[in-house]
Amino acid sequence: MMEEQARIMQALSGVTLAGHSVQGGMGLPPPHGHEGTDGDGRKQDIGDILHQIMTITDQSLDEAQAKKHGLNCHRMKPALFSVLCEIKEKTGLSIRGAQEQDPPDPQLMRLDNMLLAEGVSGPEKGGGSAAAAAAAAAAGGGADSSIEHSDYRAKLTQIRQIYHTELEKYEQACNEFTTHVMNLLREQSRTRPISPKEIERMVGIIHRKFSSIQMQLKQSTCEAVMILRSRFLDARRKRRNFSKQATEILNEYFYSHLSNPYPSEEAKEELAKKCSITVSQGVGTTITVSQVSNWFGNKRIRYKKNIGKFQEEANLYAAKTAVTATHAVAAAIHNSQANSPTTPNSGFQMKDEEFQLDSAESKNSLLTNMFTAGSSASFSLPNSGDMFMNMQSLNGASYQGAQVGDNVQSQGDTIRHAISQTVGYNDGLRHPMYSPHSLNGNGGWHGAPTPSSVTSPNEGPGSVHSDTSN
DNA sequence: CGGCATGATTAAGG
DNA sequence: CCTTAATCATGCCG
Repeated sequence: MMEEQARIMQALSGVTLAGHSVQGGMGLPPPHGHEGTDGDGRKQDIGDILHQIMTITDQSLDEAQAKKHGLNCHRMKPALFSVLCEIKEKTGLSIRGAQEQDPPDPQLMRLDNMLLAEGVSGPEKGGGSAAAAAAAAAAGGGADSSIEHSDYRAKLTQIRQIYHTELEKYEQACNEFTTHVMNLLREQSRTRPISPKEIERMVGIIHRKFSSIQMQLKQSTCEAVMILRSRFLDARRKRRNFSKQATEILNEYFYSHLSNPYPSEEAKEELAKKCSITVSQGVGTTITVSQVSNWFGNKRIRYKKNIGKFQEEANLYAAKTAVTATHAVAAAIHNSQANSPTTPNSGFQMKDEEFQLDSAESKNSLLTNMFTAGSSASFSLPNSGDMFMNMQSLNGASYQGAQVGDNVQSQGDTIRHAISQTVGYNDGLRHPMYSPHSLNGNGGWHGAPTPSSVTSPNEGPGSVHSDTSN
């Protein structure tokens, strides 16, 4: 602005102030009646006026005020004013021409695109609160992915809200400031050479300024989104162990459903609920259904991979469930088993097998490997004839019992329930042989759920009861 | 710090 | 969608 003025002055003085001597600028120059004949006089006149204008700032306020009034009343003022406007416009145009084009700014576009992609600057979904409510509703609806991401979404909504309010604020401020400046300029245009184009230009400058501020806003919003996102991903990737109680519950379920450790959706939900409830005293990690699924997936594969390693655990949990589930019935069955002739003492036998475990474990893992690798029919017999027989005699029953238990367990505490539980317990203790047996030829559990197919070979003559009692 | 345990993720298959 | 199997990345413990 100052430069511009100086330039104008320079131009004016260059053109019209040729050879003007400086005289003490005091007092109002006479309003000059002799505008008449000679052009030299007119030039002199204009030069005087200009000189007064230029020196007006050197004078005291009162003097300047007075002089200003005088100049305003000068009859040549309109003409001079228009000339000044014209010159200013020209210089202004030339200046503007150099800086006018305003490239779409790739960075801004990138930010816009990202905000759009992130759903921040997109169509406002009926207000942030509504979106949050929708997210919450979806979370409550049971879709676990929504549960996992509801937090993220809530935060994103928050960001979006802030972004929009800020954007609005900026817009409003921009408009206010623009009108303010325009009013000022309009007002000043009465005393200062200001053309409409100049006002327009000012408005443009203001808008550019504000849009740069907007870009900052967008940038920081983007940053916030990125931070939120990365933190969320980190949090997701970062593993936090479940609490002891949660794993206990999961293990309990797993080992009590060892023959078919595939919890249904409802079971998973229940487990998730139970775990997060139990966990409440510990870290506030809520365990979701998908986490339960993960857990079971991991557990199945890891159990299958190295059954020996999990025996202790299996015993522990199977025993626990058996004890907690049934008391008298379990004892009764135990006794009956102990007294039965064919299986003189199940307790002892189990111990035997437990001892065998060490020696049999290598065999066992071998067996498992063969199960997983080779065909099921060829190896099962040669590898461990006696073991397999034991397995058959014991497992045929226990297997089916477990199956029944799986089906019944969720509802009932009937006698069969109790039996299945105890049988499950036995299964747990009979680990080395039972487990691979319950796996199908490929080492998976998937063959197990169909009792008929599995039980037919060794269960032709025997029934559940006979096997259990024997 | 090394090694194992463990939750999460991914790819492939149904 | 589910599963399995492999893998990743971290947590934890000696």
